[in-house]
Amino acid sequence: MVRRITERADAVAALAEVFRECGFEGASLARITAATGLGKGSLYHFFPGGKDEMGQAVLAHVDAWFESEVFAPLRDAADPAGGIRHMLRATRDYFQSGRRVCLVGVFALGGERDRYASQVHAYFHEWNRVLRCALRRLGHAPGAARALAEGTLAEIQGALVLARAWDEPAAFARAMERCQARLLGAPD
Amino acid sequence: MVRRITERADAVAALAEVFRECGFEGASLARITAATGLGKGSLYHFFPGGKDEMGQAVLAHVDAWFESEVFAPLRDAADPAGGIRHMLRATRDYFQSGRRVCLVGVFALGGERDRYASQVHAYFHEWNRVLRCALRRLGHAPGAARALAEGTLAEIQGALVLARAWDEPAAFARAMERCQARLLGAPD
DNA sequence: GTCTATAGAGTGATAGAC
DNA sequence: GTCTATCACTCTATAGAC
Repeated sequence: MVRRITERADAVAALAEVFRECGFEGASLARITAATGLGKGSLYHFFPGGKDEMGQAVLAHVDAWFESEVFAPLRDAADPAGGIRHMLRATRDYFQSGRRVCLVGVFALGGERDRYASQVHAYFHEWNRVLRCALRRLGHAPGAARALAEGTLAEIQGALVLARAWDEPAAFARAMERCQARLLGAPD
Repeated sequence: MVRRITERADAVAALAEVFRECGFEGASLARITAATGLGKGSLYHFFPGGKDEMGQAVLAHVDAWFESEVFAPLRDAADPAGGIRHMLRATRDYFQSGRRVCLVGVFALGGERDRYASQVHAYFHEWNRVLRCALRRLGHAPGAARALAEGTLAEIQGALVLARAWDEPAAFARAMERCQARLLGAPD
């Protein structure tokens, strides 16, 4: 018997792309079964809580990735500049240079916001916090570090909107370059 | 016969809030009838094309508002700084200081993007273009004007995501202050 | 009578839960 | 696969203005 997806973890990765593309309401079970190759039976075996639990799992999956690839390097007290460079590189790769959208951002804007309010809040809160602390360690004053961190998060999220609206991934790439220049000094 | 909503234009304003809050897929006819007070008969009388036409009308409504309140002032060749100040004020008011989300941004991120691709594209394109030209007139070099305009649009859209994610409208207000400082010179 | 505006029962299709 | 709820949408009936 050939099973395309044998583990819940494999299903989560496929689910994430569906939720990302369609949003929570747009991710119908028909689309989900098509994208995962899983029947409704398998789906409800892995996620007894239904779509709600699928959304939770997908958010947890995204959060875990950012925790290890973005937040943890930023917490490295010894090398704040290295952590920021790591963040910029990981973020650019994760969003595939603007071809991919932020699932947490989609959930934040959509009607599903209330359902996942605490996870959505925590994701952006932690990113903002660890980036701000890294900037403090780099020598920025508290107010400047706060403004830089928040502005960077906003520019990344907004650039994903623009890249999507224009169907122009390069708009995201340009935003990432602006962020790098602001955070680590412009090479201009 | 008492008519609560007598004009299509009145319906569009109410519709816009539903689409804004729920997205296109989440805006069910049940929610729409509840929010507008209109029966399906009236709705399909005003919008024979159904939800698709409702979405078109709502986008056109938003676009018309920005055209007259934001884009037109930015095109004023005589006073670019005044146009930018006007834009910042109108934008802050429109998004109710972060309590309201950008409908075009929601449509850009959602699965409904393809359906309204050209309107969504045109909205951000025109905003970017007129802001860039105003910055040129203010004396910025072409590359700087382009980066400033695009960065401002991204920060506004991203700040709306953050304000929503944190349920903290002040995050949007702070972003608007950062934009003002970058566009018109920091008062610090 | 015609025309516009309205309400809402009823349509088949499809949703998510199990 | 089977269930019921809900989806977008159609249609008939009816109201008043002309």
